[in-house]
Amino acid sequence: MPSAPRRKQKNTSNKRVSLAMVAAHANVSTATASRIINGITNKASEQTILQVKKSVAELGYRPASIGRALRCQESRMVGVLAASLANPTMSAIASSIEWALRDEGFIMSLCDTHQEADIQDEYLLEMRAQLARAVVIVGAVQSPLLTDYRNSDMTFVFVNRPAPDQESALYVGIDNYQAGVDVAELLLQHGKKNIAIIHASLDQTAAEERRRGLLDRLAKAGIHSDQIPHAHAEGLNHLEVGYQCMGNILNMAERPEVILCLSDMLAFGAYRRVQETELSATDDMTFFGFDDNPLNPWIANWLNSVGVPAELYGPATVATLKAIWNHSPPTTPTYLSHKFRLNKAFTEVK
Amino acid sequence: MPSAPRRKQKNTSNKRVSLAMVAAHANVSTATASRIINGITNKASEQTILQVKKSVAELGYRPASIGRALRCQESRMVGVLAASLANPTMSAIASSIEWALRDEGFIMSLCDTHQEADIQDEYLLEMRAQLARAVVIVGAVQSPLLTDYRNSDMTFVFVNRPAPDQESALYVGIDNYQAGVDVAELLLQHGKKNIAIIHASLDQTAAEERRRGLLDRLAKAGIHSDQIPHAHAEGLNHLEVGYQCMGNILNMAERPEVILCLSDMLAFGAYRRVQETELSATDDMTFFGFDDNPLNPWIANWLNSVGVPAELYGPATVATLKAIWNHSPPTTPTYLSHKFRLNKAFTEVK
DNA sequence: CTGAAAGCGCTTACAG
DNA sequence: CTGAAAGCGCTTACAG
Repeated sequence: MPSAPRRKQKNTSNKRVSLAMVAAHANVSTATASRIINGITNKASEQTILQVKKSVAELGYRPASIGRALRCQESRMVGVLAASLANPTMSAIASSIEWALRDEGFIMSLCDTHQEADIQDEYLLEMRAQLARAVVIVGAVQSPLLTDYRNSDMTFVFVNRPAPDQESALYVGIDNYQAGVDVAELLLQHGKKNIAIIHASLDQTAAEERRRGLLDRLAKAGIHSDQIPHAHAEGLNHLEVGYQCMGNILNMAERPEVILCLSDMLAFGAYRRVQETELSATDDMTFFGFDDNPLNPWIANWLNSVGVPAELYGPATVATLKAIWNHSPPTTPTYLSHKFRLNKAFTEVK
Repeated sequence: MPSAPRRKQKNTSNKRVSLAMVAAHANVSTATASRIINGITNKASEQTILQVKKSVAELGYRPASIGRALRCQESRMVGVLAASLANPTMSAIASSIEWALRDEGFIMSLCDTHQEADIQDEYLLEMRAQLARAVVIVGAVQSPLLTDYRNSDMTFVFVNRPAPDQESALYVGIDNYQAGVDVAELLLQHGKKNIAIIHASLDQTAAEERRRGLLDRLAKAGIHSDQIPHAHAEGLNHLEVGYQCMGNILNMAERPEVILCLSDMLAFGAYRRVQETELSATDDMTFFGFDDNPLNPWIANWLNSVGVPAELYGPATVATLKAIWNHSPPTTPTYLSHKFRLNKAFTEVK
């Protein structure tokens, strides 16, 4: 054996190494090999353990997760359905989740639902076919299967946008209502009362909550919702919706001081519109968004936003998953505490 | 049977439906059921086909991909390793690939290598353990396993950044050298000769190619590389590298007219630096980048860039994969033809 | 301490 | 036209 040592070639070759090969190489049964590889070492002799470990190393063996998954009826895969990977906030969240998942030995399968119910359902089916261990939905939309699966054995966690139809579903993200309140509070502190709101469709729970928070707080200060112009357009692409809405606002008789967008992407769209039609107007307006897009400090310094660093989502999401599997799911939503990112012009006013 | 029709409940219940159940329900063997479900209908009676299809519908059956994968030694999963999901260009490309893959019945497993060799290798191992059908690397870095797997049975496609160590590897993306040439050409046409280049580490093939193209073309016009100041910093985060580099440039005795960044992310970093230290300077400078970040037209209008719409990557990548599987791989790199996106200020000069 | 055997969900020669 | 059987890579009672 020690002769012609094939210089550490491991498994550069073509064929996959199976457990059976390792077992044969170590002169033990697959049962024994399996146990040792899985760390069940209390029922094996020192001797055998060494032999198996050596074989694993020499052959460059790595268990085919698929075999285990089939046998255990449970894969190490977690499906992550993101509403829109084109939104940097969401892709940053997805990346954070993947990171945290990987840490626990899971592998993420990421899909983009494009905010459409039937695509989301298609992926939900697929996740089931893949025996996904759990499904994390970053920005869920209402869909038939989402309702159907409510009571199935599938583990769900909703991130960044609460479940559209189910109060009790597990949620990880900011407290959208409170964030709305906080923004309103800040504006009031700064004496800004001339506010316009830009929003897309409100059937997404997050947006609606944000708006409720805003309006409730403003109402308490005597500013009622009919004094607050709303610009709204249909469409799934927030960039374009924001662009359209801003067109309407620029046409208004009295210009608002504050353009309050229910998402940063809406604000980006609005900003472009202003730049294209009336560059100077940018300076007279204060822009507010939600989500704190990670690119904001670099290229959208004009935007004030409220949100949470994307890196915090992954650990919180995985912690929630683990809690479920330990049968001690959180009883309340997991709120990540949001912070403001304010641009200089705005903070100076203070 | 027709009584108590359980109103279309399909598989809302807990248990997964297996092929065996469908077969039993249809009174046929699993072999027959399997054939019919897979569309091998030429060897089954009309009658049986109907029965099976009915059972499938009634039970809400969807094949567990894992069973098929194990049996066929090949899953429907394609691993996509992205260098940095925080970069909107890359996440948009990933999204496009996922879309195209899905169209062909594949499912994407997306990972973020954070540009690090050992993470990339970890994922490469994992993809093998998952029996991934292929691995698409969006922004590959040099790593030991990448070399090891070169001659294995694994299918590789390199997107957006050519394989670091292998000329002949399949590549889908822009022609980086030519893009460099084209940018230089454009600058010359506009009489801009006072240029500074910002770059991160050049061990990434794409950046180096871009730079070669630029310098070659400029040299032909009599501007030699020693007349072109280079700002460079180490680090994986292009935003921060760009920020640092711009600091150096702002300290230069003679200010360049054109800040030529080898990626848009670098340009974002540079822009922030200028904004922070000397706001007005932004107007005197022309910024150029590469990749055409999808957010540019919305919030980074000051940036000129060259690239390809992200949506084009997916179809091209999948076409390449299919060609490989048909044993007719493209013999040359698949170049997507890049276009300029120029801001108004720059085009007006023309 | 160790191994033979069953079985997870599927497909596919092979035999009838 | 259809089915019994083997087998993909693994794990896990069960028996020894």
